[in-house]
Amino acid sequence: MPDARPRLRADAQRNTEQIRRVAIDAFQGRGLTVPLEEVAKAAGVSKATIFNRFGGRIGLIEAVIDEVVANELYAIVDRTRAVEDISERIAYYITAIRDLQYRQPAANDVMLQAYPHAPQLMEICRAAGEINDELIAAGRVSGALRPEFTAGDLHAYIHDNALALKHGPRPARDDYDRRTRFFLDGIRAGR
Amino acid sequence: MPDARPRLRADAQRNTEQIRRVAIDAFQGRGLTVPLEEVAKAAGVSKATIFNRFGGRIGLIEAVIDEVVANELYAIVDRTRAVEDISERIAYYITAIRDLQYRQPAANDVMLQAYPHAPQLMEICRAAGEINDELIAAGRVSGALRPEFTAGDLHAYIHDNALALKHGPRPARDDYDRRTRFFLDGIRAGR
DNA sequence: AGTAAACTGACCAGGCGAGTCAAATTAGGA
DNA sequence: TCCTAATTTGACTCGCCTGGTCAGTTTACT
Repeated sequence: MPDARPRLRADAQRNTEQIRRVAIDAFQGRGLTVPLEEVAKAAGVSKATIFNRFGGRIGLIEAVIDEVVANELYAIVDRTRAVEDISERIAYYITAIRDLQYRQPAANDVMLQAYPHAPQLMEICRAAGEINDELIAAGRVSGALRPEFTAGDLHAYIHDNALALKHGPRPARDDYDRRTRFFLDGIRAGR
Repeated sequence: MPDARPRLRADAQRNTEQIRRVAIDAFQGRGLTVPLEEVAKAAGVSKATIFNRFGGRIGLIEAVIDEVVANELYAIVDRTRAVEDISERIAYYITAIRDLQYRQPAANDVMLQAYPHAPQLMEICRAAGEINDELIAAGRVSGALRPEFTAGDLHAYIHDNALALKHGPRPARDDYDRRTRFFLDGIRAGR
């Protein structure tokens, strides 16, 4: 997509790119709710410049969300759909999503719809919700999942996890992974 | 325990009791973090009176925490210990704790140690942690639980649930109960 | 050199909740 | 009933945090 905006002055161009870069870093490390003052400081500009160049937090998020979260999430979705066996597909997806949630605080902000006025952020949520539904439907038809397990249950599980990671202490990685397995075992058909 | 404090004037006595009553109600409905301004208003007094009579939020919590949460939690612990079969004991406890968490926002604030400077609140946490350990130890010895399931896993589960209930939407009761069962099935030995 | 683009530091506003205190009110004892 | 200590209160401050603004200053381009 060609840049339809009027050409920026050199300093504006430079600042815009610096803010983008710093924001990606900050969002990936600490989530989408990191104070703009801190992003500005790290970029060596005034907070007002973020408002000037991006219109504020929503604009900034929209400018970087693909690189921060969306690309990775869509890759998970694609790879999930490529898994042949339904049972394994579900296990793959849930493991991969939980991994993303563990590593990317911004992913949790997306899943929690922290900024509902950000169109791209909401589109990512929609896409994630879609694959949830798809997986659960396939899992039930194939008999891989317990019949009483719903798409709402998966949604709640991911959402609860996002809340726990956002508001609580960060669990040790191996503990976290072990708990993924407990969950998967609890929803698998055959009990 | 006889009241060791000097006898209060009639209005002070009346206000103290009214604040206590209202606080129990407020904490049970909305958790321990309900604004003191609202407790005061509901009690028909000024917020400063809560500070005068109870020293502030911590004092107020300490004054009512038994009635708000502790009595019920200790009853769960007692009843849990009375269940003979280990597997059923664990299932009973987890179900009962989750029930308490669902019904009592204040229980979640306790489990999250929202006010670490409140001695009684912290004592309740300690007691809850103790039975967690006890149950998991017994469950592993008896073979009722998967050997890799730890007391830390149970603690995290309860803690995460508290965070989800505190910060997220309130799930429908039957959804919530179903998810309890998925969890129990996921940690049960035999897979 | 002129001037519009762009930046900025200081400030405002809003939300929320804890906490304070001089003035006002109440209650109890003489 | 009066006096006065006990008690309450309304108004205010403070702290935290973040979004957002704007007149004056600086920068870059022609």
